[in-house]
Amino acid sequence: MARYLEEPDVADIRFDDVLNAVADDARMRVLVTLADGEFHPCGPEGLLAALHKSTLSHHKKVLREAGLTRTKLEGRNYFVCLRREDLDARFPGFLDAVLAGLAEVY
Amino acid sequence: MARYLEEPDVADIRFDDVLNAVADDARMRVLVTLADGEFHPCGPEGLLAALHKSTLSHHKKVLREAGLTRTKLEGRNYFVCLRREDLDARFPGFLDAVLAGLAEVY
DNA sequence: AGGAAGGTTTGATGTACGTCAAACCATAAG
DNA sequence: CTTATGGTTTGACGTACATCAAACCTTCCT
Repeated sequence: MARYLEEPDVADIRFDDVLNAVADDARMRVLVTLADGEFHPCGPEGLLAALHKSTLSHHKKVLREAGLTRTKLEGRNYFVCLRREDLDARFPGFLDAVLAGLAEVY
Repeated sequence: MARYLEEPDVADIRFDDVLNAVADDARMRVLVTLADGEFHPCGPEGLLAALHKSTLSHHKKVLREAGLTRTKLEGRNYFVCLRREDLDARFPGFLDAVLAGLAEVY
């Protein structure tokens, strides 16, 4: 029914990858949207707000491969969410601090 | 006696600038070195380990202008330290989480 | 005053990467 | 089966930036 795109195992998430993934304007905005922890659709009503669709696809890939997000595929619809628990387990306090900091900017 | 190079006021530190400053390999290594909170010399025995001197100078500037570090000038010797208290006040938990994450990588 | 030493600044170079467009793939709908 | 739709992939393009070299600026030392 629902497939999950490939993502790194919790233990394999590298902190420098995470930092590099977070340090981009467009991806910061995506993270702010995902802050509630829920799955979000990727269409024009979801994450695809001011981003070109292939650009968004690129950023989704970067975030997912860095271990920040999880992508679910239902039919031909994609949904993305934060890997909250995994990130908290691996880098305690980091995600909360980032989301709090980002909330102030965006 | 000792001058301090210009740095942003605490309230003016922007989170996106901080993230961008942190998201660089060389600067991550500098931060790890500064993790103890003390002032560190910039010479070949200090921060200038595997970096060209002008490259280090550039990174020091980026970190300082982002609000992450403070640079003290004594005579012709420069010393750099983390702005721990300022960062903790502005973005609670962020610095600790970053340093913890970096400690694992480097 | 005249070097020499510690760093900065400027400029040039290469490369990594964010963006867009077009082709492509899979699923859903008729 | 055919077509349309949601999103990915590939490729091209531009720009931002990390790096190095060389010139420069201060301060220290004699």
